[in-house]
Amino acid sequence: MPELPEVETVRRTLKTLIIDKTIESVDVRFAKMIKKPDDVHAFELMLKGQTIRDITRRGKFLLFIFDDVEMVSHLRMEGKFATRSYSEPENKHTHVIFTFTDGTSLHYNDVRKFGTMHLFPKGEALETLPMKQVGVDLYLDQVDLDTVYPKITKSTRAIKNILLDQQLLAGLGNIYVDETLFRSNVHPMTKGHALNRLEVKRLLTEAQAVIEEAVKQGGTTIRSYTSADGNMGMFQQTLNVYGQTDKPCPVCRTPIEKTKVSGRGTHFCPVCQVIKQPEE
DNA sequence: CTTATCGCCTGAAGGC
DNA sequence: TGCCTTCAGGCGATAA
Repeated sequence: MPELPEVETVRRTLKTLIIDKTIESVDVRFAKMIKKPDDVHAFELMLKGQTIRDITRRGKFLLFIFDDVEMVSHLRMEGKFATRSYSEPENKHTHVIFTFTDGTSLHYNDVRKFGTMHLFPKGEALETLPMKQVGVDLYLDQVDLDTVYPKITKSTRAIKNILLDQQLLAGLGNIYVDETLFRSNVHPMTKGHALNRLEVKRLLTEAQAVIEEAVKQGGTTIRSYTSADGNMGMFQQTLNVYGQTDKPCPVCRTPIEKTKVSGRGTHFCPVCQVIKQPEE
């Protein structure tokens, strides 16, 4: 599941592969993934003749900047881009094909069909949904404790769910949120209003640290993720709790437990991460 | 306003 | 072998 570090790795790889290429044609095979414009044919026509000038990222969204338009892409669970010359040929999970004027092409593949694409006139993507509501980027932005702290401590939600809320902090998914909570010694079910300022500060610091380390390692490859050139990430070797059920905690050797929090698989150390009740 | 739940999707894995 | 169920999970839509 691509989270911030995986999306950033895809962005960097993709940029070196397709920058300055011009689109000859676009072929959408699975219309439902195109969320804007409403008409898929219009999506294809708007991109025709456009040259890719830059690829940026906010949270888990990729933003392709062309001469006159901007394309927003979210990979969700298993979306991946592959250039034709470097990766597998077209398959039954190829949903969009961008063919360039030099004869090469870019394929969007997605087994679960959860990924989305939006196309906007230039300059509108960041001002419009879905990117409009993306919160503070944990890799690019300065995180302001005075802004985040009250939002967390006014909430009755489990801290894991708060940290997964992309409108507050953008970039964490199920892997890195479990890792962040472990490094911060916070139990995933702890209520937001049970945390003090120091604990919130620690969570933000650890979230940024784990994201930065994972970007350096090229992301985490679990099951299917690879970068746009087919390379795997290396961060899975560094995971402390995610996918480590029944293995000893790296700190205290207690077996890592797995439970569910709001339907998501959740890994934690029952000794290092204890639920804290609200004080007073 | 907030928070919780559902549905979208397919393939792998496990039970019998 | 084969059928059925569960799980993986981000996030928009809908409900409470």
